[in-house]
Order: sequence, then structure tokens, then C-alpha cells
Amino acid sequence: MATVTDEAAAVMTTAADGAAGGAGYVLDDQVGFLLRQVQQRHVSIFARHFGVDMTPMQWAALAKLAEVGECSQNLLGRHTAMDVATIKGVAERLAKRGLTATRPDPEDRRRLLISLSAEGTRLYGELAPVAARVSEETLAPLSADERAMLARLLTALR
Amino acid sequence: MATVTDEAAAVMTTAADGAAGGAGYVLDDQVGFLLRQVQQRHVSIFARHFGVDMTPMQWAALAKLAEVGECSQNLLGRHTAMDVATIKGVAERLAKRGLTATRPDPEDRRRLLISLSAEGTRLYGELAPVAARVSEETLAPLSADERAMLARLLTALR
DNA sequence: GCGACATTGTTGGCATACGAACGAGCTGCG
DNA sequence: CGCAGCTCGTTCGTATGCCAACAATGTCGC
Repeated sequence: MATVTDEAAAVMTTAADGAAGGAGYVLDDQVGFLLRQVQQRHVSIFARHFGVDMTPMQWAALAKLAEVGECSQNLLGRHTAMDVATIKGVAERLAKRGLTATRPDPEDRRRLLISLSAEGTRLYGELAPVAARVSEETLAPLSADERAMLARLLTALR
Repeated sequence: MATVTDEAAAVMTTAADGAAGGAGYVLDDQVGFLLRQVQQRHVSIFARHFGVDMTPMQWAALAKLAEVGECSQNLLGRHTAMDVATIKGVAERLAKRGLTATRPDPEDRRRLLISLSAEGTRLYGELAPVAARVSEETLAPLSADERAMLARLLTALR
């Protein structure tokens, strides 16, 4: 099923075609460019469902906190694939909105422990179905088999 | 070719599993989260090959200019999938480095025409093979068939 | 030819992203 | 015990990325 189409077959070639002057390099065929555009569409769908009060990054942190429970800011950053400087800002904005609570780790005075507040837990429960719909809508153009294949390929490139 | 593996089959389910409280929503399985991580890896590979003097966005603008020739800032933004506010900054930085030349459009006084300078053309020719290697390294974990499949799936989601 | 509407570019504001540098705290090894 | 080396959090600087508002310019219909 789902055989390789003609136009896709010509796409994303290796670097072996060393034509001088960059002939043969077409921006629109590069993985990075495709990835960015798919990401753009996804973020746009996310924004339409979540509104301006919840960004993908904030949602990722919220969802991960719901999943693993209280953890240090640094670990939360690793769980959500965010830079230390990035998770700082995200955690800050979540805390300002009262969705998380923070306290110093009694065992390690370097660490800042972060956990969901009651309101954060409530909001997570409310928004999780919305997040599922966002994923669904993003993948809408693909069949079930294609979605599974995409998951496999993306996981391999992670 | 390339059958669906077990773990991927369980991944990226639809929103139909309406379990209350978000049970069943696992951040790591969502397309958006996977996309962001693949993107991160790609950008990291890009930075290793290109250094700090050329960002993915700047390269996209440069490559597109080489492809289509002189065009308005707005059109260049659409060609490279950049917001008007984003292409402004990118064009500014390219111009500051002398890689592009700008002039007002004699036919439409709203437009700002942008083209590659001699130095920009030279640099594009020099870096195009590097860009090809970046794409190659990003896709290294995949076979040729898998790359074609990925291109097809990403294009469908663009 | 003129006024409603669209297009182009600019600006301000907010939220990522990430490298680098820094201070404070922890840990293991001699 | 002492300290070299690591980890954690913060801050700074630069570059996206996008929305909204705005001014200048084009276009099109009447």
C-alpha cells in the first residue's frame, strides 16, 4: 500500500549529486524546509483550538507535569525538549497564571521543584481532549497506516 | 516494503478515545512534539555545518533568491514561508552583510526589490553543497525508500 | 476620476529558541 | 577533609516567528 509517488521519488536526494554552483539544490525539496512548513501548519491549528492564552510550549510543560508529577525545572525542560533558558520563561509564565506551584527542593538547594496547582490540574483535564483534536486535525490528510508510518519515520529522526 | 512496526502502530491515535481527564494523552506520541524534536535535530546539524554566520532562515532566503532571481521582499517571504515581519529581519541581516542588494521597484513604489549581490551569488555556490550534506545527514537514519515516503507524507501535511 | 478595497512594507509586542557566561550548590576521589 | 568537576538555575544577546495596527501605494468598479 501507499507506493512512492513520482514527485516524491525525485525529492530529498543525497549530497552525491555534486553539481557545481548549487544546481540541483531546490529549497522546496529539503527536509528542513518541509519540516518547518508542517510545523507552521500544526502551530496554526493549535492556536485556532487553544487561543492565545496557551502556547504549544506551555501546553507541553503542563501535559508533562500532569504525566510525571512534581519535578525540577531542569528535568521538566529535558522531558519537554526545551533549553534551560527556554523552560525558565515557560515555567515563569505558567506560574504567573497560577497553573503551577514552585518550591525549593529540600534535598538539593540548587533545584526548583515545579508541580501542577489545582487549577493547573483542572485546566489540563479540560484541555487534553482539545489537544487530541489538534493532533487529529494536523494528521487529517493521512490514513491510519500513513500516520503510523509517519510516527515511525519521525521517531527514527528524533 | 517498510511495514508498520508495533510501537508506531500504537502512536498518534485519533481524538476518538475520549477518556476523561486526559488519560491516554501522551505528549511524546503527539505529532507536534515529534515534529519539534526532529526540527531541533535538523537545526543542530545545520548549525554544525554552517556555523553561526548563517541561519536556516537566512540560507532559505539566499537559496530562494538564487532560484527565482530578483523579487520583492513580500514575495520572497511567501517563497520561503516566512511572515512579513520575519522576512524583514532576515532580509535586513543579509543586506547588512552585503549578500543582497535592494532597490525600489520602478513599477510599484510600495515594493522593495531584493537580489543577490556578487558576493551573495558566490557564497550560495560555495554553500549549496554544504546544505545538501545537511539534508543528507538529517536523513541519514532512513533508507532511500523511507526518505521518499517521508517526503510524500510531509508534503501531504504541508 | 474617485472612493472602497487590497497589497506592501514597517513597527511594536510577546513568546520561543539557543549559545555562552556566571554564581551557587552538590559529589566523588584522593 | 578539600577541592576539582559536575549540575542547576539565571541572565544576556541574537534570531526567529507571528499577530495586530498603521501608512503609503495600487487597483478596480462605478
